[in-house]
Amino acid sequence: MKLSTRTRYGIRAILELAMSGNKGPLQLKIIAQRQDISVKYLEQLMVVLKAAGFVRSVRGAKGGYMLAKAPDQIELINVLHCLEGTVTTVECVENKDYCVRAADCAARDLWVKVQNAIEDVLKSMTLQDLVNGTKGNKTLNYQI
Amino acid sequence: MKLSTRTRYGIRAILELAMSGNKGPLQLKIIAQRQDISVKYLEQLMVVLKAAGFVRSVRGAKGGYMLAKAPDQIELINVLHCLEGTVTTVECVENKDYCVRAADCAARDLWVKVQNAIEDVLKSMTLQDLVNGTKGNKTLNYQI
DNA sequence: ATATTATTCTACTATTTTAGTAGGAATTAT
DNA sequence: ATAATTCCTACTAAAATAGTAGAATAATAT
Repeated sequence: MKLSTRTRYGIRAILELAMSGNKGPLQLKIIAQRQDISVKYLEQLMVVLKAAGFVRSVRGAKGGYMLAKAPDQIELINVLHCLEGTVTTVECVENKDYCVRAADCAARDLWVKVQNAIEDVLKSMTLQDLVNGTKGNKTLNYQI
Repeated sequence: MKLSTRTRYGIRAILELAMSGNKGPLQLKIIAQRQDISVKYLEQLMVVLKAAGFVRSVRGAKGGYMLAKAPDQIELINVLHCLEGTVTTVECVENKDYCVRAADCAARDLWVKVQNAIEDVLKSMTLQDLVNGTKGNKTLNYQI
């Protein structure tokens, strides 16, 4: 049960934006270099994050990406849903019709518990919390 | 972030064994039929569950599988580890050396939190809890 | 003994998902 | 104009997943 690189890279990229402050747009080239991710692959992830409204972009020379909202307005559960699709353990948890046994399935009860535990963590945290949590206690002066 | 069918089928299979009581061995054919799983695929999963000591088997006619321990002695965290490999979100959570950034990675901090949440649920539950939890409140008279 | 039932073992294969590459078009600053 | 950068579409390689196939082994029933 591993997270995809999409999600891992995506979170790291949006974290770079959060930690870069509001010193103008940050280029994918820079993010890719700092996080050791292929620029071309990162491009595709950013399109998704942009469509979902987490980041915005400036095209052309000196362009790049920046957060579209303040970090404390970006809930991690939403970012995860955007990158990972469903953060669901098995199909039937969200979609009871998926399996005829769902109504009385002890296994499903377990997956519901697990999924709720995951979502509770993610619902309780914003991007700002992640930034605050870094060991170096990096300050972030982000203004919208 | 989906669970593999290995894990889903495996849990359902071991649940069938738990719910069948101790009326002698249960054949894979029966489990496969009840749970709508390929017998041949199920065979492979049972080998794994057997090697890990959760079930034991009787070969030949009237043979089949049964639990190797009482259901309240079977912790779900262990079953999951057995079927799913690591129940880890990303490699670096268990293996800090995997990534040079691990020591000061805000993203990793998040995955650690998520993984702990998952494991806390699984550590707190045994197979017996799952059986008790079924809506019909099926009784289970299992004796070792 | 023989036939039947069932697990065990090894290997192969098809499908799907994931991860990444490629190339060029559009846009903007200098 | 030129260079830098995002944007867009399509393709491809690799890995993981899910399953199939067939024969060997063991126990039971007749």
